[in-house]
Amino acid sequence: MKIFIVDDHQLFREGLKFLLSDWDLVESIYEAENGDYFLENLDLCQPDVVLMDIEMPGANGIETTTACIEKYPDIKVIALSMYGNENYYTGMIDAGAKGFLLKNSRFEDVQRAITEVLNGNNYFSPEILNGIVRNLSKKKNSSKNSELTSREIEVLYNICKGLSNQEIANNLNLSKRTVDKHRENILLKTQSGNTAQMVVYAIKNKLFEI
Amino acid sequence: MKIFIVDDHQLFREGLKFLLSDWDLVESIYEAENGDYFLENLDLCQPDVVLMDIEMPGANGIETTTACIEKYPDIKVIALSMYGNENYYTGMIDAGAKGFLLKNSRFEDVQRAITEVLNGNNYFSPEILNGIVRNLSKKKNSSKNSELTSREIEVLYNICKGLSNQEIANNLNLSKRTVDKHRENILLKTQSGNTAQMVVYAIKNKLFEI
DNA sequence: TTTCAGATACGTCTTTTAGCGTAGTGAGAG
DNA sequence: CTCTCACTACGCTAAAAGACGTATCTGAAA
Repeated sequence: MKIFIVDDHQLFREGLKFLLSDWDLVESIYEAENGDYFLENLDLCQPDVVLMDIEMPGANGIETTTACIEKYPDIKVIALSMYGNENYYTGMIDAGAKGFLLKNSRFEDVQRAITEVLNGNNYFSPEILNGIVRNLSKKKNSSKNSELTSREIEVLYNICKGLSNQEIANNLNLSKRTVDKHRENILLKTQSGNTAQMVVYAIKNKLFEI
Repeated sequence: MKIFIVDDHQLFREGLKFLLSDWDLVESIYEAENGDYFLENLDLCQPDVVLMDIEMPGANGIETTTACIEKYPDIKVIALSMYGNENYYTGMIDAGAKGFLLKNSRFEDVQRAITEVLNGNNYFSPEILNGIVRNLSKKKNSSKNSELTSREIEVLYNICKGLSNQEIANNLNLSKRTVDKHRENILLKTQSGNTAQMVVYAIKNKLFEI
């Protein structure tokens, strides 16, 4: 298996190279100190796995990964970063990275990450994974639509679709005045000051699917 | 460490119990064949980790986990399911589960999951993790906000917060008329007919976080 | 049976938004 | 040095929404 290390810290590259060279799975190791050098040598090296730093002078890890995956979708990119902030990991995942390791990981974790991505799986440091999961669950929390009547939910749904009160009235065979009243009650019950907040409420409470 | 197994398959419980009993980390093992029995015995047993099936007669795994975490937020619930569909894992994550194992996992993975959740981390079977990641990246794809200028994005964000044009003008030190114009341009560019559709657009394109 | 809540409907008034103009300024591109 | 584009700003008018009211009908609960 051919590995490419992209990182602007000479010492870090050397240490990692030493550790990897001792692993029998590894055939050859290439390195580059930034994304541009990496992309220049990509055609030549054809690596299986890339260990990619994110913060680098020149093309950063996210841009570099995007370019790499666009050309060779099968290359497994694993992000290697000092920090695990949300923008980093979502950026790298969107760019097509299959794993994300923090630099305080043990070498054992690096090996585990590499074997997982080679098997077509993903691997993330526990801290990153916790972040991803928090992100996933924080969206869905508050669901207490019990205060709205079914008619009001129906009206709210149509508001979210972008219909005017008149159109909703036509849809539901009501008079516009009635829809006005429903709308007013929805604003009251959802403690919204206007349409925008009402729509946000509806989406938050899963009364309208985006 | 005390473990509680909640699963409606007698044989599965027995096998798992046997494997766990051989692990020195485990002090005691409780079991229940559905969520209701589990919740009845929760106060008595005070488990550290719960291995929870999702499909069960009576209270299912998601409802049971919600009830459990509400009462004892520190209990680590690990979902154990035959299938890894999106509703299952998002449901369990929202309910407060810290891990998700497919039933074709090796016992080694169960041990790994238990040690991870006890350390405050999450653990997911590779298949689940891939699903979560796919989920994470698919949301961001529909993000072509390039058509909106940064000022317009700013205005849209404030609209979503429920501010009136006058309030936005005050916030951003603009005249109300200017905000009017921005709003009009946002409606045009996002092909929205009114505020509601504009807010939906903003949320869909991650210009506003719910 | 009475009571109550929800759905229905209407009136009036003010505020806000929408849609149509026009136009000056400053930064960056050609 | 122009040209373009984003941002700024203003006027006018119509439509929609918001905030008050009131009132009838129906079905479920007390």
